[in-house]
Amino acid sequence: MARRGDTVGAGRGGVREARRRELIEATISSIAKRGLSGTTLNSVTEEAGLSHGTVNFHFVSKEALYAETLRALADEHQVHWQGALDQAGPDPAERLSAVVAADFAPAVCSRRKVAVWFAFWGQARHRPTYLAIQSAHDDHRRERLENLCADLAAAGGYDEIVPKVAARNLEAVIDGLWLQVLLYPKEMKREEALANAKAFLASLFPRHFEV
Amino acid sequence: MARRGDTVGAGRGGVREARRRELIEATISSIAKRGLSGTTLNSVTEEAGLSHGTVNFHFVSKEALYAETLRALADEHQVHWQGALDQAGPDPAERLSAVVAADFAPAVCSRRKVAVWFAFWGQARHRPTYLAIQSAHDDHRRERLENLCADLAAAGGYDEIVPKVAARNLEAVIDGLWLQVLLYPKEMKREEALANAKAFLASLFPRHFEV
DNA sequence: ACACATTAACTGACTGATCAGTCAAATTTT
DNA sequence: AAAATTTGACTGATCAGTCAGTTAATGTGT
Repeated sequence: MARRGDTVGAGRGGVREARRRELIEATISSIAKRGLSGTTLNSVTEEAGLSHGTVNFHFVSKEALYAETLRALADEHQVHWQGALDQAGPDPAERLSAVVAADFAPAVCSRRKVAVWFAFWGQARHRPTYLAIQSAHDDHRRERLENLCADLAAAGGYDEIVPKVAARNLEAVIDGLWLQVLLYPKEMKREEALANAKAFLASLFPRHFEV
Repeated sequence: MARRGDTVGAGRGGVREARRRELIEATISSIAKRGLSGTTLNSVTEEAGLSHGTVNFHFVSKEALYAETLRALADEHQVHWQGALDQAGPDPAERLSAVVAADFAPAVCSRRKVAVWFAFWGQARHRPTYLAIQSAHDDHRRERLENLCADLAAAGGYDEIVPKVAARNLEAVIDGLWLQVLLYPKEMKREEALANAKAFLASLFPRHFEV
């Protein structure tokens, strides 16, 4: 369990933001451990080593804390795959491969994180705030994936590929493999999930990915 | 809102079981409308047109009602795709196509039902009961899908196909497309999701499915 | 440097609301 | 009339949010 001083640092300016991060991390841990409906302000503050009242000092409400938690998760994910894309070369196949690999990296595809994604997906329909955050994240990503698929299809002469369909199926495979990692960690480990996703790319673009 | 008499029928023998079905259906409706954490015994009984106490007469607890709801959902799904498989011909490609089509049929792929699936997936990790029900359902299905993929790969001369990988990716694509149907019903309607899933089959087995 | 004032951050007991489960009584069915 | 089913008020527990009071950090005057 995290203790108070961990991220407080010199304690001058960034205390407020640091404490907010702590609470968000504690929220992720609590949701991962107990699920959304098992998470309470007490479970979060216990995880953070803080007192109940602190949450309402740093966040206007429990729902606001949850929304910011989802936003932090989405931002982290976005930075992660975007960074992988920036580091990849210009080759469309390499770039697609980099994005997929990023999605199954330990920092992103841990059961802890995936559990939180699914917790929010189970509620997104009923919380416009969650849906808005999720939409913004997905829209951007969908566009990039579609462009990557279009680039590779054009460069590789895959006339039969419809980029929009390919991109949505790629996203679907990734989300679906995340679910298998979450529910059946024994049968579907991260590395195997990545291999499965690569196999999907190979079936789409057989001349550019090993089977 | 459902009214009492709807499914009570002659009211002699099967009243008890009929009332249980009503409560399960009401639970599905409530979870679909309000999410798992927004669902209470009151929201369920209001949906069913019954009183609070009835739930604990027919089910030992709220959790038991939820577990039976998941079981009913899983059973219904299983009967549905198994039935489609039974009606399909002997051709492996046709059989695969039938299973996929069944997964995107209105009775199964409604937002109402999909919302409940995701609600339970978000909690499965923390409720051994949910996980056990889900596991039994998935194990059986996974085995059948794997056999179908193996049959088609052998019959169609797809040496590069690994049935286990193909089956898990197929399941992943289906679950992932369900998520898109749930979150973005405007952009991903049932029919389009089915077309996407068929496109996935076509990329796996290009000589047996139209692109 | 030092004492003191002002602000920021935090605490935890308290409140009203809501929840799941109970149960004696009412109602309906056999 | 006997049994099965349903009702809804009640209970104890738990929850999110509040707030008066405490502690720590910063600023200010001398």
